[in-house]
Parts: sequence; C-alpha cells; structure tokens
Amino acid sequence: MTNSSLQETPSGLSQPEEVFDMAAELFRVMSAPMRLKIISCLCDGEKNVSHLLSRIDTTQPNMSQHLNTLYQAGILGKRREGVQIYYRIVDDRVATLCHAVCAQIADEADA
Amino acid sequence: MTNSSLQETPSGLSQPEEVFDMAAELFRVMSAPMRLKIISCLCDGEKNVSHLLSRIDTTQPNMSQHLNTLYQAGILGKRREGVQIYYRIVDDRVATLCHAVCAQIADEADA
DNA sequence: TCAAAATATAAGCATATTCGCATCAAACCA
DNA sequence: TGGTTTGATGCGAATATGCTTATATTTTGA
Repeated sequence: MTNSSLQETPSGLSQPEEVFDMAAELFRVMSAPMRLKIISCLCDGEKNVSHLLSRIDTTQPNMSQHLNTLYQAGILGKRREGVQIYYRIVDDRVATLCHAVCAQIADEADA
Repeated sequence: MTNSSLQETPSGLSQPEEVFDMAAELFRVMSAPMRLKIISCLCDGEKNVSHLLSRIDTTQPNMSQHLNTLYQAGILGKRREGVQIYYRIVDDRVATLCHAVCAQIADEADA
C-alpha cells in the first residue's frame, strides 16, 4: 500500500500531489467556453442534444464531443428516451462552481 | 457601443458569450497541477522564486514560466527586493477557489 | 568594471486539444 | 424491410501547451 493520502508530500505542500492533479483535471474540463455553456444550459434541468444545439451555436459532432468529455469527467449523466439522449448535471458542485465564477465575472463586467 | 453585457445572448443563455470566455480562461490558468501548487504554496504569504523552488519540484525556467502565467492572469503580484523577486497572491478569490476545490477533493479521497 | 547569484526569456520538441467533415449506429415508423 | 431521425465516432489539420536546454538580464558586491 502506498497510503499516499496520509502523508505530507516531499515538497512540503499542504496536499498530496494527487490532489493537485485531480483538481487540475477538473479545471481543465471546465476550461472550454463551450462546456461552460453546456453546464449553464443544463442548470435548469435535463435536455436532449437537439435542444442543446438549438441554444448553443456549434456543430452536432462538436456538441457530442463536449458532452462526452463532461460525461467522462462525471459531471453529466445521460439517459436514453427513444431516439433522444437526455443529459443532466450529476455533479452539483461543478454546477455551483460554474455559476459562482460566471456570476462573479459578470458582476465585474457590469461594474 | 456594443453594450453586450446588457442583453441576452442569441443562444438564449443566461450569460453573454464573453463571460464564458473569461471564466474558461480562468479555469485554463488553473488547469496545471504546478500552478495549483504555486497558488497553494503562496497562501501563507509571499515567497521569492528560490523559496518556491525549494518547496516545489521543478526546474527554475519552468517555475518562472508558470509564475509569469499566473502574473499575466492577474492572480499573482510581484515585487523586487535586491536580486530576488517576491511573488504573492493578489486575487484572493482564486486562492479561495483553489483551496476549496483541493480540500473537497482531499476529503473525497479520504472517504 | 567584473564576477556571481537570482530570475527571465528564447528556441525547439513532443504531446494534446479542438474543430470540421465524413461516416457509423441505434431507434422508430411506414 | 427500408428510410428517416438522433446522436456518436473516426480521422486529419491546425493550434496550443508544457517541458528542457541554452542564453540573456538585473542587481549586488569585490
């Protein structure tokens, strides 16, 4: 057993390396405007891909790729209903984070 | 005048495009483990580059590049004292964000 | 003025990301 | 069964990123 989470890192940082890796990975997923738009668009409930496409300006394959990125990251869930796939936010912390940061930036812009 | 911040976007999203661009840019800057380590390391006060290098395992040029990225993003400030450059956090919201996300991930890892 | 120490910048390479186009797969319906 | 609709996947081109090595810059002190 490595048990890395119970020790200080050699660098003397307050968190083990692994934590920074995971946090960075989360930030990386959220570092595309398109993905933030998707998260924001799903905040008021699940939507299928066509619906998302009607609200966010991009191609269908591109939308599909970003949805998959968010799904793989555990941020979105999906369910099939006939031919349509409905996506929803399953990681509420991420939605909160997205909303908080965007709201903050919007506030600054107003001022 | 474009006055873009006062209207809804054509896509029907709750924020103008610009906000998502700026938020994504912030997340991008925070999407490197090394930069999260630097932010974390500076949370308890300003430090010069040599001090940072003693706590974070990387080369000097690499450290310098990441520090510059954070400086350009408005997250860090710097001041010269003789030959040494002291960096400090000037955007406290970012430090809070970094701390909150890392703490959350560390908690999950423990459980 | 020269040398040394601390930090920054430049160039180059390897890898990763994004996007658009083309194509594929699944479900539904006539 | 065949066609249509919805969404996913494969692939190549363009761009971006991170790291390393080498070199430049700034300040200090002899």
